[in-house]
Amino acid sequence: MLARVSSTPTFKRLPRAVREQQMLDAAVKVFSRRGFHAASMDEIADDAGISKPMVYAYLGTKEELFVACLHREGTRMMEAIAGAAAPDLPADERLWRGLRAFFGFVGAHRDGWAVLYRQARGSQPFAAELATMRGRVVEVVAGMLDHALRASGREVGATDLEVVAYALVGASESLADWLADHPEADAEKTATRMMNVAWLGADQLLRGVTWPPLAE
Amino acid sequence: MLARVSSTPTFKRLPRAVREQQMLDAAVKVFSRRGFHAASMDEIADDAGISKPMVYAYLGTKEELFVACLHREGTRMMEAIAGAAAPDLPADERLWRGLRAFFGFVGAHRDGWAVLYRQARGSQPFAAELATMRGRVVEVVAGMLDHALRASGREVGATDLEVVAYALVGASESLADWLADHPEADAEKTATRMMNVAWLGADQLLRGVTWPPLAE
DNA sequence: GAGCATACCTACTCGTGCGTAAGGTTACGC
DNA sequence: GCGTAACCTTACGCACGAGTAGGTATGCTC
Repeated sequence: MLARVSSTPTFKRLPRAVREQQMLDAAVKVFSRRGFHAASMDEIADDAGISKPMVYAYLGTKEELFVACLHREGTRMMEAIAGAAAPDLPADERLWRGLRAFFGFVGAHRDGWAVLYRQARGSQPFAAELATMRGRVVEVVAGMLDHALRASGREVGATDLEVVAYALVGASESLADWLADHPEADAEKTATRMMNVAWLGADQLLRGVTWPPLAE
Repeated sequence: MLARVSSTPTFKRLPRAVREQQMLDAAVKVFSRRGFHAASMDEIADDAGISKPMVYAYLGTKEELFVACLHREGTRMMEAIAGAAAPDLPADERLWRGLRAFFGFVGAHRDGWAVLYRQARGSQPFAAELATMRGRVVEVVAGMLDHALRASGREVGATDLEVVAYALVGASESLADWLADHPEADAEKTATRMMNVAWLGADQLLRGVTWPPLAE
């Protein structure tokens, strides 16, 4: 105990805000590797270079800690996307910039994405938080489609729009996942591929073209 | 103890195969509701109308049990899809039938889908098993696209094909998820919507049309 | 350089839930 | 009608990990 103190070159004493970020960094890392339940508070504390009671003192229980991670990563992502897609651009340009920002973010924050997408999905308490975020994205995409539709004088039911938007968001998430698993892959290129699938398909739909059976 | 035996109208003694299915049914149900870790073996045993040691005797540890669930549900799903999409039909017809079968399956087995898709994704040990299944689907879809491409005299890199296939599969999964959360939604209609997005987009790509920047 | 707040630690308690040991009961062949 | 094997039970051991109690060092203010 005394030995420990003397052998260590005096511990850094850091202000709360800094330590909180370190803890969150560690938490995101561990949660993404192990998953929510398999991750232990001990490992997180250890990884942050701090002891467990500090984590409890600053960030609260394990669930609260996870929500804090979710929140930080989610906010970062949404900001990255929102900052890129200015609302007064043409629809395809907005979509393109949004996708670029999105894949760029995932490529740069693979751990954060893993927490957001893979972990939060399963467990009830967090699914809600995540669903809200995703809902906002879907809404934006649906709004974009609707805008483009009206501009070309056509109209479609709200549910249809939502479902198409959902499909596009889902495809993007899936590719993001693919990107996270392929370190050699390029975010920009992935975004281009997604853009091709999304926009060309959406564009056809916007023109009123549908696939033969059950035009609906 | 004796009271218990006499008060119960003699327990049904069932053959192993039957009990195993009951256990798997219960396990899928509980896993889907609670998630892998939150689910307890006690609850599963209880729900199956059997005691815990029986579960261990027949299906092994919790992980093994989960894998068994994954395997059964996965196999059922793959069979449903494979049975619907005969390989000698035109590409769009195959895609359409595959999608119908897929969404039909999800609509009818929401619990199974929840286990497959939401739970297995997060935790390392199962992700591999799941990735294999998904990989097979992606391969089939990519094969379909490739076939259609060659038929129209064009050619595309293998990675590009895979990525597009991945996006389509991801979009379908996402819509399946949406379907699972909206009990009032119709599987057939959802399949049609997906078909529209997928096929029209894919069709454009197959024709060599690409979105302006970075035609690549 | 005393006092106080804040950062930080070691070392516990205690619930929860996996997996098992040891024994009871029913069917079925001979 | 009796053994034996498969079915099924209650009741426990034990590890692991969330969360806490209580104490120590450090810097800041006056």
